[in-house]
Amino acid sequence: MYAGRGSPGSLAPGQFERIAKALADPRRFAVLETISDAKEECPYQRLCTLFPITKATISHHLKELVSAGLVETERDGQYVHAKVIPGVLEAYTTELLRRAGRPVAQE
Amino acid sequence: MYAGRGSPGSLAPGQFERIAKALADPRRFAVLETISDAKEECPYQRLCTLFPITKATISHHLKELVSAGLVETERDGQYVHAKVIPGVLEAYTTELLRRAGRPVAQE
DNA sequence: GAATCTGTACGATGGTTTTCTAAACATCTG
DNA sequence: CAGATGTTTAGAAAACCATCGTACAGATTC
Repeated sequence: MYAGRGSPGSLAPGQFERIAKALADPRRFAVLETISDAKEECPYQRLCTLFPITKATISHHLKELVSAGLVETERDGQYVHAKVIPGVLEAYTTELLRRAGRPVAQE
Repeated sequence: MYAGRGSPGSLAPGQFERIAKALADPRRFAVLETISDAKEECPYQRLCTLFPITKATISHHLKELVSAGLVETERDGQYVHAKVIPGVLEAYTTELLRRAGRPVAQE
């Protein structure tokens, strides 16, 4: 499962596209939001109780988020926790504006 | 064709999701990039020559970008030009970080 | 070791989306 | 108006994706 962590503040090859896709599905984004809202780490089980989808689907979304390099999972015995990798989303928005942003026109 | 222009700097209801989807397809994003690179406006015809897809598909992608409120088209006689609506992408990234961003942890 | 709990991998399915071809629509020129 | 050029729409095919059920693997408990 290649997430592709480049140098801090930058994105690995292909990561930009993977992030864009990961953010595109509303449910998956809501999962990311939930993980992000958690103070430290977010238990997998909590995600399962919060969303009306099966654990298999949660696992699938989590995999996509990890593959995009946005989230990292950690195993604690039987349990799995997820947390947001800091700075990646910022790097994505920076790259997004760099590629498709225009200097704001003055009237 | 509802694009949903809210107050400046903010996004209309549903626009956040439409933008995320519009950005998710690599080809469509490349089209957006091309429009953004143009000094003032980008002719539809140029998009058709630059990408190895049919004009019908270009038209479709353009429609999605307009529907997301990222791009605006203007008819000049037979010709159509596209240009990026300034500030929308910035509003998107701001909202994105607000919803899923974490304050960068200090060591 | 067996039973149980937690999470993942696999295959199937229904819905969405990218893309095409062909036709329609629009605009200009003679 | 007729033809030529430029853009959009309609319909269909193919690829993609979210979701599910089930089966499996690892850890805990009895």
